[in-house]
Amino acid sequence: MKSTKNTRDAIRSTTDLATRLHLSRWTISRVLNGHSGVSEETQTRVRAAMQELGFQPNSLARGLRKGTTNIIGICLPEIEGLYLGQKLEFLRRALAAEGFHAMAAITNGDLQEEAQAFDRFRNLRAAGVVSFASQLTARHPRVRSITEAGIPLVFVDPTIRPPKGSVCVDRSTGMQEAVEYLFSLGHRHITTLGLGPDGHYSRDRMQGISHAYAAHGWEARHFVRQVPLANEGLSHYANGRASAAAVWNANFHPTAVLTVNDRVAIGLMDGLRSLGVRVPEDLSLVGYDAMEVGAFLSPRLTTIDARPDELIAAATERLLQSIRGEDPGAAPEVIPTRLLPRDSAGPAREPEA
Amino acid sequence: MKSTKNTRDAIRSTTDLATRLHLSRWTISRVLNGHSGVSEETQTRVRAAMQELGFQPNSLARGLRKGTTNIIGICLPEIEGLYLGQKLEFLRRALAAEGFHAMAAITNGDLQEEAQAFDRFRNLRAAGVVSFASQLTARHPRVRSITEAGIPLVFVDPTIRPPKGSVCVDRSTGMQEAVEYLFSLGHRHITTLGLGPDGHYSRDRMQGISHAYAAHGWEARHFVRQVPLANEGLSHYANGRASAAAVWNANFHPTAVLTVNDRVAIGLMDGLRSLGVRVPEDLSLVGYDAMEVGAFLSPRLTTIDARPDELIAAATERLLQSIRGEDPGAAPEVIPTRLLPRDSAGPAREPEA
DNA sequence: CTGTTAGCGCGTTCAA
DNA sequence: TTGAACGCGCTAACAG
Repeated sequence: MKSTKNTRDAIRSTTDLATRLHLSRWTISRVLNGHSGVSEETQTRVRAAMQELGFQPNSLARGLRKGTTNIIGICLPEIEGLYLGQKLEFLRRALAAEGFHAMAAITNGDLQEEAQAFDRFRNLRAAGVVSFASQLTARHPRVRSITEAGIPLVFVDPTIRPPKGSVCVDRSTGMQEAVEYLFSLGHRHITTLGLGPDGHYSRDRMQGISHAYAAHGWEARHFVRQVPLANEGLSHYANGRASAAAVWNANFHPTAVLTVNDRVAIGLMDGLRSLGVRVPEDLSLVGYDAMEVGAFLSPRLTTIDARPDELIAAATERLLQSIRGEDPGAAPEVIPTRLLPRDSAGPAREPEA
Repeated sequence: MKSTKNTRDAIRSTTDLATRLHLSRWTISRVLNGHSGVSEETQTRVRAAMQELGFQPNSLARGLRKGTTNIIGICLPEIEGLYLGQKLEFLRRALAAEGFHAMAAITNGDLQEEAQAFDRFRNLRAAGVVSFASQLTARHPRVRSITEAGIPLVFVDPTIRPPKGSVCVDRSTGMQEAVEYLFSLGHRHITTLGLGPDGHYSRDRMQGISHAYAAHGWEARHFVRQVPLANEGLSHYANGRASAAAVWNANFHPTAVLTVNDRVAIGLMDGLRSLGVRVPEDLSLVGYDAMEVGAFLSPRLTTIDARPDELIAAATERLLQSIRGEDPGAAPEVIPTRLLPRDSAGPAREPEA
């Protein structure tokens, strides 16, 4: 007695809908899956009824039977300060156009959390997975189980050496460009803030800096000093502020600073202000990420745009290709950054040799 | 031949695991669901094997059979500028402790998207739904279908009049407090930026302002002027900047401005700077949301903290109560805000009557 | 073009 | 304490 012919009853299954329309439930199923063998008229009738009654076939049963769902898993490390954040809408829209639904898991930048999210997406028979700033290597068991299950996987700007099928930011060239720009303003002695020797992100960026010096026949280590963030427990802003004294160091005379990101740069600007150091007259500052707020500060923050729109567009394209069974190729796709010259970087304090 | 006794075969189902352990699959099921009737020894043996083999029962089949999953649906309007963003981790952690998994849908602030997300969560037999800054009324068909399906639903700071089971920000009292603070600094003529007559948020805040004036026996409309945002197409920052001229209006002499949020306030500060208007000497500024960056500007932004931590803690508590079958009560829970006096609001330009 | 049968992996109910 | 039948809602394959 779970379904009756009563018109007012809720429609909960294809069976209900079928009896309601005086069809067999297999006909409904065929319409649902776009199979041939149903008359045009019946099709439109079924579709109209589905629309009108707001009927949606049970995703759980569907996924169980088909072995795949229309869910696309998105792994996000954090939700605030994510430079890709607002561009995610592009991904969502593109996926929706193909009938997929994006479901995000926030991993708090934790490797274990990310691995668990991968596992859940596999368990849910997701149609694909996109992981942002991933910490998982291709050899990680959870990554393997995703790929072994045949689920397309795209890494966007992974924090480790990019596994195959990644879309990456060209940090190296971006930094080289920034340093060239500083050279053109007469700078030579540069301090980096927050770019440690560890991690893929930092290494790539330090490499770009070295390249810039090398292109002029100089050795970077004679002109560049690395200052680590003051305290890992603090926020990026607070860390930037707390590092002002270390950056403005009497033993080393930088005329410019390259920071790990805009938040650190903004905090540093505040710290320098307290110290009476003027930006850019005394010290030039270059951020990274092109946060919107940077354009509304005084001075307006010179920064590097990591092109989140391009990154996400490329990732979307790759994912959809994989889902369609096309091979997007294993080589990581590298997206160039763009320098945004504004006011926080200016001519060097004094001409240098 | 879908499962063999071969030890090296992948374990994909309870049947596989059962044959592997020389048990019946119903015993596995009982362990999985914590039912009695399985010896301690067998239980530990099963659990150990599950751990070791990384076996997870198929969520789809489980949900299909039980009529509910361990997914908690989270509706988020946007991902950038969300003042609750970083506190979401608290929710995730609390849910995980109870065995639930948060899955977020980004709705882009769109009513249709939110309704669809509700529908998908219902279709997936989510164990609960939390919607942030919702635009859906309790009478919306998709909301009804969620509640009729018996799925606990909590609205956090809805943009409309709070449906039952909401957790809200006390905007009215918050604004009253802010205005009182401005009074204490000698201000009387205030301009609001971005607080229109439309919308629940704005109305509550305007009401709080009126209350503050009324408490002193004044009529707000004689002292308060509302300036709308310049252009809905722009970002909040850009809108704030573009509104500087309208705020600094020769026909009205505000000594203080209350903005709809910190982003608008930061943009406005920039616009005022271009106009040669000093903050706070010429004009005091109060933001809203307590974005972290506000504390690193010059001047440091005086703002109102909407207590996202408290909000989310309350929402989490309510959701878990509902899931446990307890009734958290229908009355909206109202969380007080907190004024953060910093440097962008100072004494009024000149003593006023 | 339409109806039938089988089974996806699991949990509940009843029997042993 | 353990085993077996049944069905959740759907789709693939096969009959008619």
